[in-house]
Amino acid sequence: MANTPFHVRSRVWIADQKGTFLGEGRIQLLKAIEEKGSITKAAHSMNMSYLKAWKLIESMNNSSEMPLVIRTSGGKGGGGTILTTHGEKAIRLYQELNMRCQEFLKKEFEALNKKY
Amino acid sequence: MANTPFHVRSRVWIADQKGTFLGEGRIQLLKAIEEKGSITKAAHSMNMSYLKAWKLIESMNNSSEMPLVIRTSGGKGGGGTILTTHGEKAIRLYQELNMRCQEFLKKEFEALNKKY
DNA sequence: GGTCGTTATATTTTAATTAATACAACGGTT
DNA sequence: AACCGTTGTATTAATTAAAATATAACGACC
Repeated sequence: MANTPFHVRSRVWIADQKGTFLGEGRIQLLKAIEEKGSITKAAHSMNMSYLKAWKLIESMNNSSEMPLVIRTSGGKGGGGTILTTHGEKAIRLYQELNMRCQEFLKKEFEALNKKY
Repeated sequence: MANTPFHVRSRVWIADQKGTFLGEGRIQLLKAIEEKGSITKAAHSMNMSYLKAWKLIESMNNSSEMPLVIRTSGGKGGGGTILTTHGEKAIRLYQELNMRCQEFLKKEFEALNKKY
């Protein structure tokens, strides 16, 4: 069974009792916000509706003691939202965990293919 | 950051170019078929429509050189479907891979929590 | 050849999700 | 106080997914 046309894929997410806290889509959104400086622009850049992005952020901030982003409406340029250091750390930790998981699965899957 | 209310969750699946071949739902379906001896009963036992179950099985058998199940319609008792040895092996291998992934992630997540 | 419970398939109906639209609130800046 | 682009929120429309329904085909068995 060595050399199959198959590959292994995975999704990992962090959750609490209420549901998911951080997942691949949420991390991607956080990174877009970090880059663009606003929810509106971030959502648009990744073809997501503002409403969906807003709900995701609301959920994340509610699940965390310290907010991941801070939002301001009104003011210079109309407002915007920026990541907290806590938000930046969340991105790094998730991505490291996710990358390690993918590497682990790749090795395990190749080992299975050789074995059988 | 040690002791958070969070935990890590994951889904792993095997895919080819056409899409997913084996995932958690498909494995659960295979196991139900193994137990019940028919698609109809298996689907019903897991609150899945016969149509959805049939499509999943069709997809799996199409992605695999050797079929995972063999189906017979008509005959004694109306027919039924049973797993091939290849299908039985697929269940075992997926579940082992999935279990190892979950153990790995649990350890990694705990390590992250201690570290930060 | 009639019966059985299953597989196979198409069609319709319903539910759920997502997208689109509209507009109020905000508050520094000019 | 008017302006700006954003956040916040509600409502409606559109799309997609899922479920329900119906029916034909199958073939060993009696």
